[in-house]
Amino acid sequence: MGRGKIEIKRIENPTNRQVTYSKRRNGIFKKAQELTVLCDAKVSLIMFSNTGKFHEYISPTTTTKKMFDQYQKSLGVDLWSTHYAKMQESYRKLKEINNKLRKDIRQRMGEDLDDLTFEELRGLEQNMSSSAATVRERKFHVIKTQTDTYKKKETKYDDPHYGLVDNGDYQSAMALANGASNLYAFRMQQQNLHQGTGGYGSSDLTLA
Amino acid sequence: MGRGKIEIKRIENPTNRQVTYSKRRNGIFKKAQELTVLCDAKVSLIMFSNTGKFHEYISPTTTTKKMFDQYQKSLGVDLWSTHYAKMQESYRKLKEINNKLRKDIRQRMGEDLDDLTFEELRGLEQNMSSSAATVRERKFHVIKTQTDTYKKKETKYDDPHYGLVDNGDYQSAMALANGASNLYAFRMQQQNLHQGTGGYGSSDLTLA
DNA sequence: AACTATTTATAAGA
DNA sequence: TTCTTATAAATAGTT
Repeated sequence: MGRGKIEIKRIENPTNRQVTYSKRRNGIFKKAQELTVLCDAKVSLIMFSNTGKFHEYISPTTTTKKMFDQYQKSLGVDLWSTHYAKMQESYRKLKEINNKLRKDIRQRMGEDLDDLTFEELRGLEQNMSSSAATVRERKFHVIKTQTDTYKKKETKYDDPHYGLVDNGDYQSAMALANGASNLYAFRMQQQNLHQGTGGYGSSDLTLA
Repeated sequence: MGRGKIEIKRIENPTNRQVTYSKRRNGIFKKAQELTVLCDAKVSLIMFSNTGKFHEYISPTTTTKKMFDQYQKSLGVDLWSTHYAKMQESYRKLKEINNKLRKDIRQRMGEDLDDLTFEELRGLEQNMSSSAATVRERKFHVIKTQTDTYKKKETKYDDPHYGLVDNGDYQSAMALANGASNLYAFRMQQQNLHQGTGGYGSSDLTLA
């Protein structure tokens, strides 16, 4: 219906496409409005152009929300609450696992042991001891590697003081290796973890 | 556009109204489809006749739910999608914490230690050792309590065999206390944990 | 459901 | 964007 007949296929020229979109959008809105009045119907018309611009027509006798509610009723589906429920369930399960993980960690820190049977305690202790041995080995590996690097640098720069400042004191590092109380680094890690925890425990979602 | 011009007002004759509704409905659906193709747009068209009959057109490139989501986003209204997004974010954070907890446990089992500095390893080892001591103490406490109970029952029933069957063998229990390899109970716990893990890692929610 | 005279929408151009 | 206008498309009234 114009100067020439057109094929119904995507208009490649963006300007043309935009112009046509604008004209036909007005056309279809007018049709929707006429249908509403002539036939006493309810119409919801929502469109997004390919550039993401949004336009809508809604019959004056209703609202978009009502239309979608009615839409769902007609199809017998409840799109959103289904999604909601699924996500809720996943969230709940994830939290449950989370709690198990926390409990496991607490037990590995010597807390919350009252529920464990003798067998479980025995297994836990054994696992912790052998794991501690692994950590110890790794620790020695790391300090050895550090020392090697330090020695190399010391040789390279031929200035022990320079090396000391940059790489720390190997003697005192070795002294620390089996020393008393410097849990600082590790405790920081734990603390961060618990901060995260508090944040979640309290922001439990309620579903409208 | 017909044999005569009509006023845009409610058609009072129900038959006429129904016929016009049917004709114009086809017309507007065709327009919607053409707009979709020509302009690469997304269109949602939902209508209810005055008799409650439902019809819809939706662009093939989208879904009604997506359109409604986008609609709400465009208007910045909060019917439920904002809430949904919040939940999504909470879910994401919870998963993140979960991963941290897992890593912590892995490290407490002597795995995944490569990223740790010497200081962290030192702290971890120390924590694990002292925690292991706590577990060991608890273990001895439990076995002692068990033994006391056993002794009481033995006295009460005055029948050692009965007591043995019900409460286990104290001698062998004590033998096990520092014994070799019976991590069964603890490993079961870990296994369950990991099953849960797999279930969640793979069912990552994608929102349609 | 077809038909068709008319009205309406719109493609192309300005 | 908006207006113009030749032409295509939609449809009101009829059969």
